[in-house]
Amino acid sequence: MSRRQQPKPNTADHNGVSVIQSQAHATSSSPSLPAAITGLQQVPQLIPANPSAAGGKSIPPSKMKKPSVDKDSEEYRQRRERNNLAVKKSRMRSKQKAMDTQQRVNELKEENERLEAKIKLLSKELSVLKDLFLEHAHNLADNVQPPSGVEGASPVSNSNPTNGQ
Amino acid sequence: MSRRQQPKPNTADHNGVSVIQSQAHATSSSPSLPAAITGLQQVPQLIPANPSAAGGKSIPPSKMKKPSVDKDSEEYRQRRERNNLAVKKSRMRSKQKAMDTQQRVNELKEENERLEAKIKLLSKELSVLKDLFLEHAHNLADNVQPPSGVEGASPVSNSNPTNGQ
DNA sequence: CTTTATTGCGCAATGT
DNA sequence: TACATTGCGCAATAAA
Repeated sequence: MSRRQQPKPNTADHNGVSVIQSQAHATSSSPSLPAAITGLQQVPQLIPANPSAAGGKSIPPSKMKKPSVDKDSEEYRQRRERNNLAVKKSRMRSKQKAMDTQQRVNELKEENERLEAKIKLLSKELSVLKDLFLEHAHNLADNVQPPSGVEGASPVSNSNPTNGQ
Repeated sequence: MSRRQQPKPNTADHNGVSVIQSQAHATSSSPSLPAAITGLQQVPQLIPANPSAAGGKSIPPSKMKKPSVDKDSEEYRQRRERNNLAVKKSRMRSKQKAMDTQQRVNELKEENERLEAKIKLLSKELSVLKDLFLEHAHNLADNVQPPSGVEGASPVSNSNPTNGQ
């Protein structure tokens, strides 16, 4: 059933073995290396749990499900390295995607502004034309037939910016 | 007698000490736990580097800046835990932000479509009105005052049939 | 100087 | 089986 747990903020690992971090880059891709990435080598050897040190009951010495992972294995290291590579790649893509999305937002925002400006312009034109129409209609109504006297009938005299949408 | 170290792509670590992974969540925040996150405990003990074995030049035995990090230290664990928490938080935010950005893209796209539709509508209205104008102008020209002969006077001065951005 | 936030990295489980 | 993703912890460093 359950595994054993820690009486206190213990440090348990995935399976049952402490994982030892290590490093070694095949492809160095660190834009901002810390300061001294030195290639120390230490090797990760599993450290058998020490049941008599941590504060609590550690696991029974006889119950390690998968000691089968040989960290020493040639193949293991190879797989790890490949995976590390894949991980880097994946993360790079992820970041790139995020940036692209942000970029897209900016582009769309810009386009939106352009469209809004265009709408504003069209609206204005439309309102002007409509006014002209109204004006003309009034002229027709008022003096259907301009008496042969004054011919200075100016059809254009806007004065009513009735704007609507 | 040598414990660690492989002849090949070695796994060096940050400073000079192998880091032992461990785990233990104070705040359980795993939406999708693997399958059996068990809390085993192994205590990470530093594995002193072995300067006389690696297939290269390890660091001079007398130049270890900070071997002083006691993984056993209570304070150490505390700091680690806090940092782990901070990391989770930070990553969560990051993801959230990414999702928000994506959402923003969708919204902007939608709005863009709306705006384009509106532009299309306005353009159509405008063109209709202009046509009416032209027609009326023709009527005037045909019936109103035929001075003497045919005149191709066009009272309508278009302002913007073609649009540009 | 101390604490938190970010970031790059490796490991392992899991997904495809 | 290989590669891709994802959650996680560690450590270096940036930012408070």
